[in-house]
Amino acid sequence: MTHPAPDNTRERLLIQAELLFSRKGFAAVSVREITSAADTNLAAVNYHFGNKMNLYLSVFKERWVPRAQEIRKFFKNFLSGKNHPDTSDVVRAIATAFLEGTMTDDEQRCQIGLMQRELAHPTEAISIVVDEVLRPMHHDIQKQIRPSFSKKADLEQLTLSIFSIISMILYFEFARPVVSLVMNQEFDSQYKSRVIDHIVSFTMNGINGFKEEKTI
Amino acid sequence: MTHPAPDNTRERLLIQAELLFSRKGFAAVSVREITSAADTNLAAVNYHFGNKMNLYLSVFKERWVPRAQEIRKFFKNFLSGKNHPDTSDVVRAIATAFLEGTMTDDEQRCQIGLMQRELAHPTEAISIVVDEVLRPMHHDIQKQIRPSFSKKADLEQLTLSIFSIISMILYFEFARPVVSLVMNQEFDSQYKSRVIDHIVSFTMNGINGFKEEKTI
DNA sequence: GTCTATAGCAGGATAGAC
DNA sequence: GTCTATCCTGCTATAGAC
Repeated sequence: MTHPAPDNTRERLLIQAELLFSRKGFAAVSVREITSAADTNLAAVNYHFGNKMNLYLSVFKERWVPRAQEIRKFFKNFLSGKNHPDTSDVVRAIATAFLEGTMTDDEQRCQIGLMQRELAHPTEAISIVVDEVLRPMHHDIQKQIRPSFSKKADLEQLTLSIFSIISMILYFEFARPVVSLVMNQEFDSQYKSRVIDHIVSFTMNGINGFKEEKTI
Repeated sequence: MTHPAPDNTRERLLIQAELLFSRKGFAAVSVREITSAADTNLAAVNYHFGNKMNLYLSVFKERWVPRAQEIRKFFKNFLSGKNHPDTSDVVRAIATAFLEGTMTDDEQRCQIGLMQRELAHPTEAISIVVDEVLRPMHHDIQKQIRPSFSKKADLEQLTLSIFSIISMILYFEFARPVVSLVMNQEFDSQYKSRVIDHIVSFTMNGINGFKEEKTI
């Protein structure tokens, strides 16, 4: 639609499919919708991808995973400046990489939306998501945080904590309209940085962190 | 299927519709699937509910909301024993009400699944969810926790913290298979109580809470 | 590689018998 | 209230012209 439409049909299909799948889910999007958004004909999906499900999987393989790698790279670069990053640096790096990385707002909503959908309703794509991105990222993060943790027995709790951070990132970005509804408050352009600050504070000190910090 | 099938067709439709919608989402479930699971005929949905979307909304009005009220009641009862519950009591009450309340495992997955789906892809039902449940619950929780918060300026952070707690509850229950995949570990029957403990600790002290508590 | 045309089927909804 | 039979739309997928 508002895209500068590359002349490659296959690429246009992937772009539009990603957008539509992330917004409505696999079942709610028709091939007709995709092909007409990509400004091509109905048969194009089957020619280039065989069938609808394979197009969906290709979206993950060819667009979602590469962008996730960018996020991972951003995360590493974000920390590379510091010699001995502490836990709060790492947490901020995660949240920032996801929410204020190299992506545009639309790309980011796409990325998080597809991930959230797969978590909520796994298809074959879930193994791609877990194997190529989630598990490696968990290892990256563990490596960075673990020095601050003494005992090996804490490993499970560290992992659960990483999941907690991810859950907040996914939730705040995706449930943004609902957060607005409940709080009776519009969220402006600074929403993301406020959310990042919240996630970092909450992760570092829990709900008690705010009282203390604010009264300093 | 495995249900003791009440003789009321309308009720059976609601039960099966809720199960299927929560598992696959609105678009992925067909009316035929619902009516055959409810062991009735294709026309029944249109006779009792007019159309498919209205059945979906009725699931929220007649099954989801009442159960959410039960959760709310459980939450209040859980706290009524204590005269001056502290924040950690309140957090445990929330997590326990959602994850170990009066519902069976299936009902609970249903409940959380439908909510997660609405958050991820709002339909008309989202206003029911927010107006009848989310916002009132937020007020309940705020009333309980706020005494520990001094300044009014902290109200927004308190609200965001409540959302953080909810995000973890939704995420850990719903993404359970993914958590297992990433951790390379099966989760037994104690999963829920471990998750509750994690959420309470994390909420109270953030990621740092574990180090301290464990070394005592 | 791109497109039109269409097969073949599953979907939601309805009419009307009982 | 319940059911069967059916309408018709929209779907995925394919065949075959260009």
